[in-house]
Amino acid sequence: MIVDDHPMVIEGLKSLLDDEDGILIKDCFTDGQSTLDYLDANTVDVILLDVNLPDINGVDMVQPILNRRKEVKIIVLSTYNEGSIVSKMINSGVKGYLLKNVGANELTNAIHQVFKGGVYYDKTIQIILAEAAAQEFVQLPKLTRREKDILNLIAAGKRTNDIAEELFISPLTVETHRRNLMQKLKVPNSAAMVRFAMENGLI
Amino acid sequence: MIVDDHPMVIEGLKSLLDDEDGILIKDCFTDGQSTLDYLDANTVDVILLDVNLPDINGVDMVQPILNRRKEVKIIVLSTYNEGSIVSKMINSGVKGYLLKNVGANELTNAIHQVFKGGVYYDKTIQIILAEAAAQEFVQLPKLTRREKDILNLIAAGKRTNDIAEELFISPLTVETHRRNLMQKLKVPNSAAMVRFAMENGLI
DNA sequence: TTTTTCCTAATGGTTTTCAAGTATATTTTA
DNA sequence: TAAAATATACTTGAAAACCATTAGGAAAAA
Repeated sequence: MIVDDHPMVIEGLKSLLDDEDGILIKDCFTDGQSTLDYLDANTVDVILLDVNLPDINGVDMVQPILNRRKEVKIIVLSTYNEGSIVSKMINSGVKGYLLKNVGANELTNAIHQVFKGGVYYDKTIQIILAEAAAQEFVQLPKLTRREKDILNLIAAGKRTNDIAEELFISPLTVETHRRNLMQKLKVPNSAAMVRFAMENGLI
Repeated sequence: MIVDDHPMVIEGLKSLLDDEDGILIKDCFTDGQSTLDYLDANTVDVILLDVNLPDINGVDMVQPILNRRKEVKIIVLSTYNEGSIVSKMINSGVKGYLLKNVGANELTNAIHQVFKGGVYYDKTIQIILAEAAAQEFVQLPKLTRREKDILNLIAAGKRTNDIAEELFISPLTVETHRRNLMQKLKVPNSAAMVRFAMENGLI
């Protein structure tokens, strides 16, 4: 089964796989819900699953699929720029991971290997996984609710007194939070903090 | 001609266009340079051009193509999430703009229309263009080289004295630049400036 | 229920930024 | 080459941010 919201990608996969012995394309879908509906009544051996579906996020597709048909092997198709979700995907139980610039050979290899019970990860994916493992060490300190509030207000350019007024607390308290924030994030001042926060998705 | 770094997309386009009267796929390429090399010696009527090529950015492909063969019509293929480049593309002289979730009908329509000398922009693209036009009013003030230097150092968390030392200028000068920056960007302090700069791609 | 974390607030400093105006050499550009 | 823009530097004050430390009560976790 092929699931991808781009008809042209589906066509491409079809023609890449058409002449291949042992591979038959049973059905294709362009969104998540109809895929799940189909799996309520039918099953397949292997699913080629795009991560960018219009309705349901790729990561959130894996469990629902496996809940319905735990025997199906999922091969994820994505592009380079989605490194952050790779490890989530792998952990959620997908058996293969390919980039969309894959050639016909690698594609059929992956399908056969996964069908036989193995796994297949693209070379690039393996590098991304290694990097993710390395980054895991440098995990972000977690901020409290109040700290996030204040971080946002600082990033909005508010001054301590403005923030205090807005939150109905003492300016001294705001200062305390600000100092704790800078300590936690290991930055020397607010400007650096805003940058760090934006780079790390805290804002 | 089709230019896309994903073989499966090329295959998909081929099979979508194969049976179409009046359309013949002369050649396909998966990177920018070989496309340009080909156009040195050959020409085509219409190019379907992906914006995500491994070597040359899609925007930077348009002019080199038109310099070689000013008669070719370029139809750009992209995904939703690349809105920022749409207006650049349109202005650079492409004749069509499609999203990759295009169906066979729209695709052939676009090709025929463009070949006849017209233009064809996806509905979604027209919305993006309208938004871009609205934003054009709020155009960024341009910063001088030195101001950019100092903006970067501020965003890195450096203090005025550090910056002065690093650039071998007086701290007073740095303060002047800082003041001009805040005035130009209409922000009340450094934290807001960093945020603004990051949101607007100045950093 | 005890322990820990979080939010709150204070004291008392020092340093840095922000504001507004002025001024001169040096590049750029028209 | 003349005019405009840019980079440089200074003065003077006020405002705000930053630093270190302590501490009580509330809320959440063990």
